Amino acid sequence: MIQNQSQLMPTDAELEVLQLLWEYGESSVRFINDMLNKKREVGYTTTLKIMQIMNDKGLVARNTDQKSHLYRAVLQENKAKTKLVNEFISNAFNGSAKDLVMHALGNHQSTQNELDEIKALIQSLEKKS
Amino acid sequence: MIQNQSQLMPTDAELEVLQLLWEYGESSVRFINDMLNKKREVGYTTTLKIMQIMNDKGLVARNTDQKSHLYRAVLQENKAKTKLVNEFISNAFNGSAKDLVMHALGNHQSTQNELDEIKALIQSLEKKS
DNA sequence: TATTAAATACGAAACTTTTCGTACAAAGAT
DNA sequence: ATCTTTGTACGAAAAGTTTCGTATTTAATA
Repeated sequence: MIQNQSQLMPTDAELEVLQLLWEYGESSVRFINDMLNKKREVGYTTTLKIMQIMNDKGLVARNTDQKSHLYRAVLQENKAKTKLVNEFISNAFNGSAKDLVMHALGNHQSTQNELDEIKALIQSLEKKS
Repeated sequence: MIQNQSQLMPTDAELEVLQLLWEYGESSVRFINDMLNKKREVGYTTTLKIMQIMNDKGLVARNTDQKSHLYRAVLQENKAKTKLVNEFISNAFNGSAKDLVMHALGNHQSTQNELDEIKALIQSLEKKS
């Protein structure tokens, strides 16, 4: 039986690992731990355990052919982030994407290029309707 | 000494309470618990405890004049949500507000009115530069 | 091949968050 | 005035997350 993992939200530590896997692709625990340690001190077995748990949860898959296992994210970055955003919108903004966007744009420095991209997206959304 | 509470992020349960306090204003534990129970089952003392903890943390303040204490959110909705969004952007989107916005708009149904509001905000941001 | 280095497995401690039981106090009803 | 209802206080259990120590296995190297 294929388990439905769609409910499983990554924890904060798990999300840190996922971001690295998305950025660098299939990676060893050693590599991920080294990257994490550029930002904060984490023990190797801590990282290992997190990634093993992620494997149990189905957040990552791993190749165990070599001694050093290679892990990869199961969900694509886009899909995973969409889920995170949806969850966040529902938890903190009562389901209103607009409210989230207003907050996000109102309090961050966005370049003109970024604003242009957003405008283009809005235009394409408007064409659909 | 006035403590700096700016780092304290509300937990999920605390955020649920805050949303109700923002929506309905100063409220009793009984009221908040009744509202929470419209969505899911929560024991009264559970809600009480959460709100007492929030009081200890400084997330809410309370008026204890009456037998039934009245709680109110300390941070304004806007400021609190801005913090939450900033934290989220930094945790999940590497600091890029644009990426968050693209995900939020791309996967939610927004009405034309909402899109118009966002366009207006973008325009006002563009004028500033 | 024996020793060392590097990896995994796994249990459990440490922490955080959520939930609830119990004791007690205050107010209202009979 | 007593009884019942409704509230707060608080400790601790339950659940979830993060961290790490130790045992064991695998591979490299002397």
